[in-house]
Amino acid sequence: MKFEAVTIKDIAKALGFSTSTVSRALRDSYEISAETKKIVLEYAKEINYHPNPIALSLKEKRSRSIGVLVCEIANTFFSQAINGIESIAYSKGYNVVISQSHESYARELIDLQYLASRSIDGLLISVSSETTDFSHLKELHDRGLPIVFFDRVVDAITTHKVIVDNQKGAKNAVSHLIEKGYKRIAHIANAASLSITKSRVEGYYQALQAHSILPDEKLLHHCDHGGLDDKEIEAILHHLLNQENKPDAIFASSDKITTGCLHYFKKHHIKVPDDIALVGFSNSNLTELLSPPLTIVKQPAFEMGEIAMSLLLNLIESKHPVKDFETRVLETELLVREST
Amino acid sequence: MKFEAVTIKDIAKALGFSTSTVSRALRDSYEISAETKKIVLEYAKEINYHPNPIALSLKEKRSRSIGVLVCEIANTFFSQAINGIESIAYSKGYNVVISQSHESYARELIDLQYLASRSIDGLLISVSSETTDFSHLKELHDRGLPIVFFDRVVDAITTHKVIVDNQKGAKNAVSHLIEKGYKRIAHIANAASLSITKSRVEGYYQALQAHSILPDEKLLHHCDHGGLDDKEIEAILHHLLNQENKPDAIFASSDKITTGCLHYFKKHHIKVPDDIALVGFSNSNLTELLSPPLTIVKQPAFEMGEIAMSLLLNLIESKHPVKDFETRVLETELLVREST
DNA sequence: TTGTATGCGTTATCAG
DNA sequence: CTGATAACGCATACAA
Repeated sequence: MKFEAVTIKDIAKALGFSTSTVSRALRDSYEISAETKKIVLEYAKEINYHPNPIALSLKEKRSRSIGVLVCEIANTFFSQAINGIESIAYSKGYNVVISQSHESYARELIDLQYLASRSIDGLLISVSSETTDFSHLKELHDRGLPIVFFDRVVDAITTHKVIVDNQKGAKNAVSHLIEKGYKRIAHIANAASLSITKSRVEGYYQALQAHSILPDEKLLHHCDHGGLDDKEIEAILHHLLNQENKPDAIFASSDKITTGCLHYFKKHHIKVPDDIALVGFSNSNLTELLSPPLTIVKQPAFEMGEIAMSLLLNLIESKHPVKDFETRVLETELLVREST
Repeated sequence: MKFEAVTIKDIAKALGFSTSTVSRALRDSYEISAETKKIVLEYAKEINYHPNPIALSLKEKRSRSIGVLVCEIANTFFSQAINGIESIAYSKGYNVVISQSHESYARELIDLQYLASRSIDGLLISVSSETTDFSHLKELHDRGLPIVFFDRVVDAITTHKVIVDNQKGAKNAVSHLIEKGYKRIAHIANAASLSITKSRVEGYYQALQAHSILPDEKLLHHCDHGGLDDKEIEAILHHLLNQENKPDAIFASSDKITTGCLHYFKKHHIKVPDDIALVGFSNSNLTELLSPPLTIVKQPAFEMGEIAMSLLLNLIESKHPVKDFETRVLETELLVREST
């Protein structure tokens, strides 16, 4: 037989105790004599006993595993966030089950259904860019599943959230461009439905306003599929760069969009920042290797993961229904990298 | 109560059947009348019944989840491989539990212990660079846990393996350098204990030999911690570049080492390829954005993940003990990117 | 201090 | 065709 599990029963039989005695001895219960405990514990160690977590889950009605749903783990921001999640989960004895939506609403639905049916104790989610209907999440939440949102949150659902100050991050990035002398700054934003997109667009407008620049709606474009499809960014850039009164700088709203722009520029022999300037969100450590190195907005991804996981554990392990939900707002970092 | 699960019992009670009838109806058993089936199925759908996978796991002695143990998910190669693993696992109704060793042997031990205690049905692993003692894996394997190695394999354990032709990949990379006219080619290799390292070093030597270049042991260095620590690569480069008879090119044995070199060069104002040439393993799509773009050895990571997962499923679901183990060898790709 | 019985949700076996 | 019962591994209320 595969993986022939040693059970409490085996120990009980071998030692002539009842299963309950063994169970209690292993759990170090106060009602078991020191001697019995010693015998049981030693034997358990000897035959390499490990409690069956599945039986435990069935009994305790919890699996000690949490679900994480993001769009792409191959995205630096998310893999760093997952590292943060994992580090906390791990130290608390929780299992992390990762799923990817690949920015697809349909996939998100299936993943969620799947995770829920796997009896996860809680969910960490950053919604897909296609998602505009949140009833699936709402239903899970109403049914009592602890949920913490991070990065891409859902305002309509009241629970803990972990985000960065996207508005400020965007404002700083655009202000930086303005202060460098750029005047016509385009913004290639993420899907319009995302919470982060709205804040970043808001920050973009604030920066313009603060410097008395009139916004031009021709300079704002959305990547509704999150730029996962290269064509999407290409089309936008093609449009932007072939209109009269071209932009002299671009603010890119995500890692994917930032690198998408760079690929486009490379292909069309457009020089940054001589032909056009570029500042964007990114968590990759490769951007500084570019020449000239790119100024980027970086998010504290690992920390966001840690905080989200901690908050989720609070929800899961709190005895009473939680009423006071908090939204943690962290700061982005503008990494200014001038060409030398 | 949280997540008040609908059970077979609830259905039975509501409909006035026994639990066994309901169970059989849901499983579409032949011994249930069409009418009963219809009633049960409709009601089940109505109240959104989903079988409890934990109860099933306990009964069937399998969890329908597999463990994946890699060093870093933030490494492009591994996140791509995981995508491949996930795509197959997903389509077969398997859950993927991901753990990271962060190149630490101690951490690998703990992770493994953890995964095993979570009753995974199988394991996909690429061992950490610190791991030289494989008895922990051997024990799990002997106890019957299906294991498939990918990328960093363990020769001493007989099971399915998925790798690339590292020797050929390395040979091609180094030959490319030689054909470009470089003569003193250093090799910064990964931890000496890794299977991939040995093959790549072998390929390096083969290329030299094929072009009648005498190997110089001063030009071969190992990153024993996989380059996770930047200092490691820095020290090696410092040593390499400050010896008499400096190398004119470097062959880097991993993504981490390749980008580590680039960071070092950047910091010390060393130009590639004018001051020194560089070719290395990498799966990142950002390397082509560098100027000049880097020539790299790319691995079919996604495909490796798919194949590894398929092989693991064969092991898990085969009725009879498998005897014929195979080692799938895929081809690397040398992406030559000349400066323009 | 230890043992017995029960239940978590499901399916398999055996009776009707 | 359908129902009662046992079992998976564990913890615990209740007995002794």
